[in-house]
Parts: sequence; C-alpha cells; structure tokens
Amino acid sequence: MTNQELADTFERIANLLDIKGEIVYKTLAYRRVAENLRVFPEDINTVFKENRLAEVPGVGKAISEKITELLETGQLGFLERLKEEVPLSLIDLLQVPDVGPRKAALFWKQAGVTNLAELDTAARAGKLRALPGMGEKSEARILSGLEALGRRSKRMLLGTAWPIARRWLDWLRQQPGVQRAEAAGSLRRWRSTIGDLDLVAASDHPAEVMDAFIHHPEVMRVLGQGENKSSIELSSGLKLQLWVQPPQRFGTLWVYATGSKDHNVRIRELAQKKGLSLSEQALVDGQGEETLYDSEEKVYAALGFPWIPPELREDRGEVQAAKAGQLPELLELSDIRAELHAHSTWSDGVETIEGMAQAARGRGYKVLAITDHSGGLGIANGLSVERLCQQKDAIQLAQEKMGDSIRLLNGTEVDIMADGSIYYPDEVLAELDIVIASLHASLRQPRQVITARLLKAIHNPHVDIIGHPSGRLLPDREGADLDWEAVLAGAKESGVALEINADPVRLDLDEVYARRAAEMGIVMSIATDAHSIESLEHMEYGVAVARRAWCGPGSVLNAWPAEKLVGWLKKRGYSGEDIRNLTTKDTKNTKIS
DNA sequence: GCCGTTTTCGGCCCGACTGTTTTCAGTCG
Repeated sequence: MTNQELADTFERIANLLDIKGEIVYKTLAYRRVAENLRVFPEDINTVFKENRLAEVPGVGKAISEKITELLETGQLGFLERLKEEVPLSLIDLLQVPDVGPRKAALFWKQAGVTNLAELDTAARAGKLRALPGMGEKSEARILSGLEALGRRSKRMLLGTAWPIARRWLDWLRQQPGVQRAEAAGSLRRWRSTIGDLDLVAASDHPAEVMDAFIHHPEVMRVLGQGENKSSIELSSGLKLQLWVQPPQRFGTLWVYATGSKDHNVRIRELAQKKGLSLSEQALVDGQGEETLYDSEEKVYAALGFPWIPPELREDRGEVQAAKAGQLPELLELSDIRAELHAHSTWSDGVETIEGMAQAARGRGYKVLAITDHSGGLGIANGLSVERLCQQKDAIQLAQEKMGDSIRLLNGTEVDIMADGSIYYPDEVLAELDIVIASLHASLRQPRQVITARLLKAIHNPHVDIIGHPSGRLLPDREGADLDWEAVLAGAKESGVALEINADPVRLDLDEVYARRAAEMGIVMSIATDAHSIESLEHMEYGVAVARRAWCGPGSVLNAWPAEKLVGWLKKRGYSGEDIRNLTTKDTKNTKIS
C-alpha cells in the first residue's frame, strides 16, 4: 500500500465515523493522520519496516496498529466492520454542498437514502422537507447542490486560477469604497490546484461591496450573502468567495482567509495559550478587549513571531520554525537568471531560436538553453542526430546575433526509452552543453521497472537534469509509480539535477519531494519547458513550488550566478565556451533593454 | 484518537451564514 492509499483509507474511516456520529475529535484524528500521510516524503512501508511509524505526526497507538494491519494484510478488520454498520456509498453524499455528516445520517436513517441517486429521488419526491430540521428551502438547496455537483469542474489549475483572480481583483479595486482587494486561500498559498477562488477586501462600507459582488454580471447563482462574507457561482461552475472587513481589521481577515485551515488552528492554539482568542475580526484578550490589526505582520508579531510567507502556511512545521526564528530564506522570482528548458520551431515549439532568445533576454535572463525534443517515438517532431547537428549551427548563428547579452546553450530534451537507455548515443550527448532527460512514454510500467529505468538515466554521466521527473499531468493523470527514496538517493549520488517543471499542468517535481530533495542537498532546476514566448511567464508557478518546498536560491541551479552555473555544467561535461563578459556583468535583477 | 516546559487526563480554533427554529444545529472555511 502506498502513502496515498493509506491516506485514502483513513479519510474513508473518518467520513464513516462522522456519519455514524462518533465524537468529532476522533474523526479529526483520522483526518489529520490522512493529511500527514499525503505529504509524508518517505515511503510508509520503509518507515514501518524500520519501526518508525510514530514519526508520522498524528500516529499514536491505535492508528499505528491499524497501519500495521493494513501493510501486513492489505485489509483492516475495523474498517470492514464499520462498512457493515454504515454503507460506504453514504460518503458520496458529503460531496453535495450543504450536506455534512449529520444530514447524511438523517437522510439515511429516516428516509432510507444510501447513495446520491436515492438522495435525488427523495428530494424530487419532496420526502426530505418533512424530516426534522429540514424544510422546503433546505430541500431545494439539496437539489440545486446535486445539480451543481454534476457541472462542478475538478480542481482548477493554479495557472488557470490566477488570471481569473487577477481580473476579479482589478474589478474589485475599482468598486467604490474598496480600499484594498487581495487574493487569499489556496490561491495565495500557490497550491498546485485550486478549489474555490477566495478573495478579501478592505472597506468601510462592506454592504455596498457585497452588493456589487453578488450583482456582478457573470454571477449565475448566489450561494450565500452576508455582511462580511458572500459566495457566488459563475456559469462555468467556478465558485468565488469574498470576505470584507474594515481596513483596520484587514490583517486578521487576510490571515484567516489565507489559511490553511490547519495553519489557522495552529496559530489560534498558540493565541489561546497566551490567554488570547484570534479570529478574522480581531485578537481578543481575557477581558473581551479587542485589538485590531491592519496588517498580517502585526498579527504574527502579536503572537510572538515573524510574518510567515503564505506558501509555508500548511502546518508543516512553519509555526514552530517561526517561533524558533528559523524560517527559511525562500527563493524569489527575481532570483531566477536562466531558463534551462525551452523548445523552438526545430521541434514542437512555435517560436524561433532567436525569438526565444530575445524574450529570455527581455526577462533579464543571462542564459537560455535550447532543449528541443529528441526523436524516439516520433513525438513532437523530435530531432534526429543529423538535425541536432544542424541545429547547433543555427544556435551558433543566433548567438552571434545576440552578442554577449545572453548565452545560448546548445541542449536537448532527450527521451528516456522504455529500457532506460537514452535516445542519442553517448558521443552525441558529449557534444552538447546541457542534457535534460525525460520520461514521455510507457509511464505505466510497474514501480520496479520504471524506477530502474529512471535510475539508469540518472546515472548516465552525460545527463545533467531529469525533466519533469514523474510525468504527471494535473489534475488527473498520476505520475509514474516511482520509488522516490531510490530516485532521490540516486540523484544525490550521481549529482544530477531534478527539474521543477513550471508548466501549470505539470508542477513536477512535486513540492513534497522537492522539499525532501532540498534537504538532501540535491540541486534543482526550475524550468518552464516553454514552447512559446508566453509560456516563459510560467516561471512564477515553478518558483511557487520551490517556495512551498522551503527552497532557497542555493538549491536552484538557475538562480545561481552564470559563472557558478557554468562551473557546474563544466564538471558535468559542458562543451561550450566560457561565458565571456557575462559573469562580470551579471548582477541580480538587472534587465537588459 | 492524539497529545503534553502550564496537563499522562482533559482538553482539542473560531465565527459567518442559513434555515428552521423561538434559541439552535449544521455546514463551511
């Protein structure tokens, strides 16, 4: 069983116990352990064998025994008995908006509903309105919730969400009385995928802002409306939530709405230990006296520690680190000086080499690697050895036109074949400045096979970077079933860099493994895999993954000064000339016009 | 069910909003 499967099992147990009516703190314990398992960077089977289960946060005696039973037998008697008590299909009801464990239990016990279809039938037949605590409005809400479930899109990509959010924020900032409007929630924490869009605003006239919000022309349905909080649904099925407070309360509001929920719980616990109570409105002392904060910095300072960057607010140790004065120095977008993975019209890109070079220079980069696809499976107009040789001349020509303003690296994104061999022969790879090796096909090989395949590439001395290591596609296609412990250990041993692919559909290496890699001292390359000028802009999403992985600029190859980057490449077989003049001119954040 | 420089037992974040209710339960973030 994998960490994810184990987490799913405990999540299921938590839901069933909730419906059964178990005390919430017990179900909370199962939920917490599920979440912790999802982000635990080591294979739980290894942890189990080494008798270290207690190292997983939230694992105590009872859950430790359940993990043991699950890993040894693949089954769990406790869950089997639970399933006999509470139908498993009841869990589906919890997806319906406004249906939680108590309503699910009510519909089941008093209306005989055990699944979504039966809930729909019962609601249409008007059988729900008669139940205790229900009425016509509640029944109607269930029905529209069921409809919404049908058109609800999956979690949205971060790269899709941000442009929409920016448009709404621009609109909000133009509304009368709005002094400030910002993104919050998982969007502001830059999670890879986003559920609803959360926005916050500061205004002395919240009611007017709310009124404008729910009457925005794109609103299809108003899900809730109040003085401080409203939520709407667009015709696309996307939900937006807006919180509004007066400016002097904006700090506590923004902390609250940014979350994560677990982070909020953690800092509120700390407030409690100081005899204080923290909410989105204010910090309240024992006498009920409010203190208001207009900035997040002041809220955190009042709790006794420095401001925590939103990307870290996941209750993964950031509060403890902040208290100890040990928050990491995080990578910034402005630290990025090179693009090490880009395509051109030579393979499946839509821009010429020169066009990409000019765009990269325009972003202030000192180095651009042209890494078109290799041949192999006939994908993406991949380059034969012959065309690869011709491309070298074309890159040289573009370099001459660009002068010393940016260094072009003659590279490749070469295919790792199904047997782990590299598409180009060693003598061809040796001629290149930079070699990215990527998995593109046969991603469904069994774990042992695909891990060995990737390790073979990792240990090829000509390979500098492993591109999008897992091959996952968000939000649905899982990556390869890799033995990450072995992959990371192999990368550490060989000195190869792992890519954090910044394409919003990839964001691969995942933040969990990126954090582990950084801890192990493995170097990473954040790269957009750009196929056009526009996609060079995706760099910010890759940087966000690194930040969520607690990475500083030291771990990131393309945040290094050009001299250091070239030094690293040279050790790995860089065949190009030195980067003349660039190193002396290379100052951080300098844009070349 | 977990957890502990205020606890090995008694806690476990906090408030907005909705609908069904005459004071509250449920859901949500």
